[in-house]
Amino acid sequence: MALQSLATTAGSSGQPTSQLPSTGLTPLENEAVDLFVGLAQVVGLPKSIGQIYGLLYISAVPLSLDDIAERLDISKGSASQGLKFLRTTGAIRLCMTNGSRSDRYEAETGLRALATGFLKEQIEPHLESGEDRLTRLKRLAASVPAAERAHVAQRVKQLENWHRRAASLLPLLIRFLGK
Amino acid sequence: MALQSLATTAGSSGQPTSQLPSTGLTPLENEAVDLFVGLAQVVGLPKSIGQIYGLLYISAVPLSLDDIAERLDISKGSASQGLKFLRTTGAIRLCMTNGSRSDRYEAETGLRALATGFLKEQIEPHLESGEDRLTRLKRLAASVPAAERAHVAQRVKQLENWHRRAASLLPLLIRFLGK
DNA sequence: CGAATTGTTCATTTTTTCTTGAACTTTTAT
DNA sequence: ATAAAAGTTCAAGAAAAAATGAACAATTCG
Repeated sequence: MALQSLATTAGSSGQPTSQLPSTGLTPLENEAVDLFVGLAQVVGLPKSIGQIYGLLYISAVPLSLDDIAERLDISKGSASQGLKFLRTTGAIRLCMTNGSRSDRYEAETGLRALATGFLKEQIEPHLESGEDRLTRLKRLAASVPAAERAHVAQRVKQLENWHRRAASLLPLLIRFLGK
Repeated sequence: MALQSLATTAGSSGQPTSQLPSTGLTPLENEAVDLFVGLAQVVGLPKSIGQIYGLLYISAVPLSLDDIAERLDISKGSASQGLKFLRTTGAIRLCMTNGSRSDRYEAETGLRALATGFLKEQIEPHLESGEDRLTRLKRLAASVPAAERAHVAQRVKQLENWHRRAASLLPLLIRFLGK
């Protein structure tokens, strides 16, 4: 809440008042950040992205790039890239802010939005390229020695099966997470 | 070794005519291996594991550790570790083989078995540790300044929600893939 | 037994991925 | 306009992950 007014008066006395230590994290923030760092690792994203999202997730107020870099003690470069990723993925949103010079972000917390962004960005492309691969595989399978032909045909068919299922799973997943 | 005796007819003409070139991969095998390497990367497993599984998946006959290392041109160390992982994960099985001195493996191709092994080994542990993290977070949330209390409480509740859903998703997933 | 073959382990090296920081561009305030 | 602040980019460095290979252990055959 007490965010805007700070900017104009902050010039001289420089004491970080109570709730927003200008540097370092509170124990609660730390725990939240750790939790999301773990989650990031599970889904194969860099640590810094987990940190940033975790901090935004638990923060009661929107934070700027500089806030984030400073509190997490990461470089502006990392913060910028991380925020970009989270933005394009739909995991955070820029919030209109009145009176501040910097952009401020807040976490998007709808599980559906998060999952959709992630699946669309990280999984779907692979499913598509998988399709090409399957086509090529099928072509190669045609000219295989007779002894193996039946076996290979079976495997290729199975792969097509898997692919179909995976493709149909995506929307189901989103629906499940969406309710 | 077994492969060499098969190769007795292949000596003369320029091409490796036999179906099991003792080294290198056929185009089909190559394509299959690539496909699974891609898949491995999607789910965050090392390339070598994708290679090994891919080769076993497409192979009409069970292969030994040495076969695999040689044909994929990877070290025995990698092959051993990769096979171990695939074994404990249930993605391949050791097949009883009469007459050969070495262990031979074949791919487990039931999607359900594969997915179960993967989820149980790679996801479940994180869900469990997530539980601990949530507990700690809840504890810390209790002693937060009044101004933020409501917000933090909401977020923690939401996280519990997510966790519950993720946990209930696992069996559903397995069921979906199992049919 | 003991020689040969097969398989594992793990310290080291290689490869890949992430982060940094400084130069650069864009935006805002005066 | 121009100075300061905010944000981006990317080459280079740091860190993390994976592969190697050689020493070791286990098994099999004679």
